[in-house]
Amino acid sequence: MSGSKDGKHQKILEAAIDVISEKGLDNTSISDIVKKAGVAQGTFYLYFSSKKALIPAIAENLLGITLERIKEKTQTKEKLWDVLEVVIDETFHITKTYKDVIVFCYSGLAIEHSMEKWEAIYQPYYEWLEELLEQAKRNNEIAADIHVKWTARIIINMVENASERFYIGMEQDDTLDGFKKEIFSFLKRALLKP
Amino acid sequence: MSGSKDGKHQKILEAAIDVISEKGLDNTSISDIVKKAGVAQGTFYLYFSSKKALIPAIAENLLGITLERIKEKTQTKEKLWDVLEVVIDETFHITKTYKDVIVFCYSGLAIEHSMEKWEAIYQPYYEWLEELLEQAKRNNEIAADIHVKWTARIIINMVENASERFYIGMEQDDTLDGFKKEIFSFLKRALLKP
Amino acid sequence: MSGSKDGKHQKILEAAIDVISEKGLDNTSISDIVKKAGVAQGTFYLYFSSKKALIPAIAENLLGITLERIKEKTQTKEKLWDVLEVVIDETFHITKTYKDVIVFCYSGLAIEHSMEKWEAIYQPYYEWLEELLEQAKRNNEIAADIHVKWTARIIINMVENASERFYIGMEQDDTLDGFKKEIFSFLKRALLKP
Amino acid sequence: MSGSKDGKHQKILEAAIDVISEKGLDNTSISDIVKKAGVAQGTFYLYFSSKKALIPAIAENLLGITLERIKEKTQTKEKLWDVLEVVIDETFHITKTYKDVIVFCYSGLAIEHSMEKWEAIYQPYYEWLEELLEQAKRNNEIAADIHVKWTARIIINMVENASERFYIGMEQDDTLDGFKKEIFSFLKRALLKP
DNA sequence: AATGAATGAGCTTTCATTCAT
DNA sequence: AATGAATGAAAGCTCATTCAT
Repeated sequence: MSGSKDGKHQKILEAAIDVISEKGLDNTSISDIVKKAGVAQGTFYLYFSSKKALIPAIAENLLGITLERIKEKTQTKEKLWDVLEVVIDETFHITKTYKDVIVFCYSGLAIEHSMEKWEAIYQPYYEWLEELLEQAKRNNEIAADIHVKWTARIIINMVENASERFYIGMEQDDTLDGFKKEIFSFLKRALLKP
Repeated sequence: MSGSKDGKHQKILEAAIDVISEKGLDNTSISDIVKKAGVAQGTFYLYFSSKKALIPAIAENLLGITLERIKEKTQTKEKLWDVLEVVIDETFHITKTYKDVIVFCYSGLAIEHSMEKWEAIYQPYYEWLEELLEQAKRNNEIAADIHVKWTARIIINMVENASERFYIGMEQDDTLDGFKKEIFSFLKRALLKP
Repeated sequence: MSGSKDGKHQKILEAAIDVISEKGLDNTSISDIVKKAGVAQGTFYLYFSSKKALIPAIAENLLGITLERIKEKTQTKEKLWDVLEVVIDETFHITKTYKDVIVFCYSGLAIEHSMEKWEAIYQPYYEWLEELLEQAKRNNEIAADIHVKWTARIIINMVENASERFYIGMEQDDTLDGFKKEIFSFLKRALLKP
Repeated sequence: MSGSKDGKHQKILEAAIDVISEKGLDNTSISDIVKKAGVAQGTFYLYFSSKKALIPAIAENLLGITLERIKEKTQTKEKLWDVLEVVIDETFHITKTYKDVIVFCYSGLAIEHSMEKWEAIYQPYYEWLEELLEQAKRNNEIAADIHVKWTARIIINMVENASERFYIGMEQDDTLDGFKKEIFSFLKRALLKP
């Protein structure tokens, strides 16, 4: 198909996400990945220069999915608050599904000092939210003295981090809705024009 | 007591922090650590059951230092806002100093599915802030409908996460004060009784 | 004919010599060679049955060039001593240009226990010198008790080996002439009718 | 015993020489060597930093043995010619025993561009022969215009090279004495005061 | 004849851990 | 308690070779 990335590349990527989700990065060998992907050991290196090269590829893939979903679900939303609710929902959803991979991506990128890549990957996400905040500012939805660039980052990171802590910290699932609501209120108060 | 902990235990811990700060966890071998600590290879295993056992020990150590410093500097502070400023300052400070170790602790704990330990380690920090929030609530400093337990976690994690992103993302150092102020304003608005 | 050999065959051979000169045999992959030669991976195997099959081919090629040049330059020489000077000059010249390849050919052939090939390759060179020595004997230029077959080999190998050591051992280039002269004198004394 | 090198180091070295003699360097894995030596895989790396580090160690070992034997057998010899006969005999002997290892050492060192090491290893051998040639010069045994330093190298290399070619080229063994005699005559004529 | 993606065996090397001293 | 030589499993990666196109 048109949009579909090269078959083997995508297969390996997905296998990697799967296996790492299960076993963690350190316990995942290339051998595990290729076995799952159904390709030969050497084939991995035709598509990724090394094991480390997986990390940004996975991160990009996951964030791409997330952002796509968020954009799709917010197309009809007019109010910033509705958008934020979607952001929270989707972030929690993707975090639940891929919690291990997300943590390993974050730490993997951080550890390898390739944080610029991380920033580059998040750029479109940040920009999308910055744009929304600008709009909300113009509409007098949010306080005028908010620094849009920083606030966009604060919000995105905060929601992401909170969801990671929630799922990775094995919080009881029945507290989920309360927690999400609290985050929403927190954000709303933090942004709202007094 | 102050210098209480057994000399070798502490030596190894500090050496580990040092070496991991420099080289990252994956590139740090027990051999590196013991060399730096000036003890024999086998000695490591007299104090830590395995390499993985280092991670919570280091995390506890670092958070202990942070919390101690924060408590010390906030003893005289009466207003929640002053306390929060100290929290932000100290978090950024400790993150700057130990950024690599912090990331690796976080991911290390997460990856090994030993997140309960993480929660246990943070417990005193959370409790301390919960207590402060309760007080502030009673004093009508902050909104009455705030869920203290969750909010404590949200704040601590948010500040920590923001500082990590700041330093690891290699943001220009001259934006530091602006960024910290923005975080403070963000938090203040989020908590303030409207 | 001159450029006779099939284009691709020759291209691969030359690429191989080039790359191996630069990187050494062990660090040279078929992939490197075909890239340099501008042909596909599989094409290599249309012309050479294996990587090892390169070695005698390269050796033959190089010795062929050397011998051709020597014969050309000695056509007009009548005295054995003049011929020997050319042999020394040309051997040093070719060794300088292809030192790494020469060593690897020698060792490569030796290691693979295909030394018969080596002998076969050198056969024309040996025979050519044997013939000259016979002549010189008949002309009373050299001692009568010299064993022509062995001496031919001794001379050729000695000059070759000396030049290898010279260039590979990174001797100062300004000692070159002195060294060549010493070899010449050595040989002359060794052969000269007393 | 006293002079005996550290047990494991020597064991590994000897095993390496053995296995490489049989299979050649490229076909010899560390695994083969340690199996033969009766030590663990990792133990190899306690004594040699890498596979390549074996080469100079082996070369030194072999040349050490050779030189020791030559010195021993020439203690009572007064005439240079007698010494040269021993040199020829011993060189052929050691070459016969270790032909494959010798070739791989030579090429290995050459290939790795560590020819300085080669020179360093040969230094004592060269010096020993230089001294003898000086003496012979003073005694009017050999021509006065001989350049001692170069000639020592020419002789040693020539004899070595000839013996390699002889054994590696699988010459008939019954020609051995004739060939050695021819080398001796060749050398004698090359050196003798006319 | 020519291609080059795919293969997978096999290598070197690392390093957490053990244990005799 | 302390040592550090020895272990050996396990991993990442390479690359000669094949084969469907």
